[in-house]
This record gives sequence, structure tokens and C-alpha cells, in this order.
Amino acid sequence: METKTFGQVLKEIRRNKGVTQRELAASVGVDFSYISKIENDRMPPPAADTIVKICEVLGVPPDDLLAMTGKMPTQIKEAISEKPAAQEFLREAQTMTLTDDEWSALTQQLKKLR
Amino acid sequence: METKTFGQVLKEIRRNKGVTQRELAASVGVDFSYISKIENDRMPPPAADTIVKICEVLGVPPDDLLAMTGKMPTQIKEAISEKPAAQEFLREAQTMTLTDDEWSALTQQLKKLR
DNA sequence: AAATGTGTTGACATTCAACTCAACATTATG
DNA sequence: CATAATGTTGAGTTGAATGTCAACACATTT
Repeated sequence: METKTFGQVLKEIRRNKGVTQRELAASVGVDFSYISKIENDRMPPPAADTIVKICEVLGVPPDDLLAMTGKMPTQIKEAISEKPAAQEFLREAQTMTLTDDEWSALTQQLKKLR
Repeated sequence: METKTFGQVLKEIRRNKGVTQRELAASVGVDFSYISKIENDRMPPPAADTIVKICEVLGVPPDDLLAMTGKMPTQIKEAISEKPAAQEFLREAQTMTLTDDEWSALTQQLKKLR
């Protein structure tokens, strides 16, 4: 399983969409040289919110790229910060060290709630 | 419901344990003046990991103090960062804007898993 | 009251993520 | 090839988080 880097994936998406680094950077609101560095893995992936913007500009869901970085968008972080019940859940989950399957099972439970 | 501040709670715990600011600070590994500022809410609560250390030294579970700040210990953050399945769960949860009761229900589900 | 222990305050320091800027290199196009 | 478009690189910047240090104030003990 040859895992692609964040930069490799981003570069591929951007090229497939026929967008230049400068165009992307301008739309996102960062310097184009920064995009270059990210794509070549000279720098760690950008902030979660920037990743989201990038994905919006490129017209792809941010989930995959976010998952690669282990970062959480501000919106989600804040939502959790404000919910002690959510934090308790996470602490419990962490002490149990859930497997991927178990997490998926919980996601299913989640969807049943509504 | 008059909510106590982080500083007020900490000061209370420390005093109940009969520990001075300097003792606590030395054990935790920060400057004692920093403890003073925190207790008087001159500064925002410390980093999550520092909160955990403080609670260890004082011999109390860190959960309450952590919950007050909306911060997550590095250990938990990393555990989640490494688990795309966990992140997917959180994104789902966030878009659904769960209530406290729903979070509690999930925590119950969690305990059933083992 | 002097010394000692404890707490408070203001100014400053450190660290790190997340970039920007300027210069240069490479690639595509007329 | 000449020019423009696009991409790369190294050094420096910025702001927020998280503290430290030195000086002073207050409280307690001897």
C-alpha cells in the first residue's frame, strides 16, 4: 500500500481541475509559493480551515485531505469545545482505543439517531 | 446558576489540598507567578497538558477542569488524529449538531462495545 | 518589628504554526 | 529562440499561545 503524501494528492487534484498554483492561491487567499511548498511536501499541510478553502475552490469534498492531516476544522473544534458531553465521549473513546470498525459502528449508530 | 471561573475552581482545589502556589508550580514545572495569574483569571487557562499535570499533582481527575476550558489533551488529540474513522465520526456528529442527551446516548453505546 | 513565607502584578520572552516576499528555475507558447 | 506563464526555494514575518522574571505587597511567625 503505497501511501501518497498530502502534497502529491493535492497536486493531482489541482492539475486534474486544470488550475494553476497562482489561480488556486489567489482564490484561497494565500501566496502561490506556499501552495508550491505544500505540494512538494516542503512544509506541513496548511491549517484545517485553509484545507477546506482549497477544497472548496477545487470543488472537491475536504474529507480525504483533512483525514490525511489529522486536523479538525475550527467549526468542528469549537462545536466540541462547547459540549462537555462530547468531550466526555471522546475521553471515553480514547481510553478504550477503538478500532476503525468500532468507530464505523458508532457512525452508524449516529445516523440512526435522526 | 452562578458559574465559577477556572481560576476560582483551581484556587479552591489547591487550598483544600493545603498546597501553596510555589509548591504546585514547582511540581508541575511552571513559574509560581503563572499559577497566581491563572487563579485570578489574569490569564487564560493553561494548555491542556498543563491542566492534566496540575490535576495529577493535586490528586484530582482532570475532567472537570478540562471541560471548563474546551481543551483536549495532546494524547486524545493525537489518538483522534491518527484515526480517519474517528474524524469521519466527528464530522458527521458536527453536521448533525447533537444535543447533550444524544452525546450521552452515544457514550452508552460506546460502553456496550466492550 | 524583623524575617520569612506566600501571593500579585507588569513587562518581557519563547515557541510554533502558518504563512509572505523576493529571487531564481523550469516549462510552455508564439 | 524569446517571452511569458508557471513552479520552486531560502530567508524572513506575524500573531497567538504559553509561559518567565523581577519587583513588590501582604500575611504569618518568631
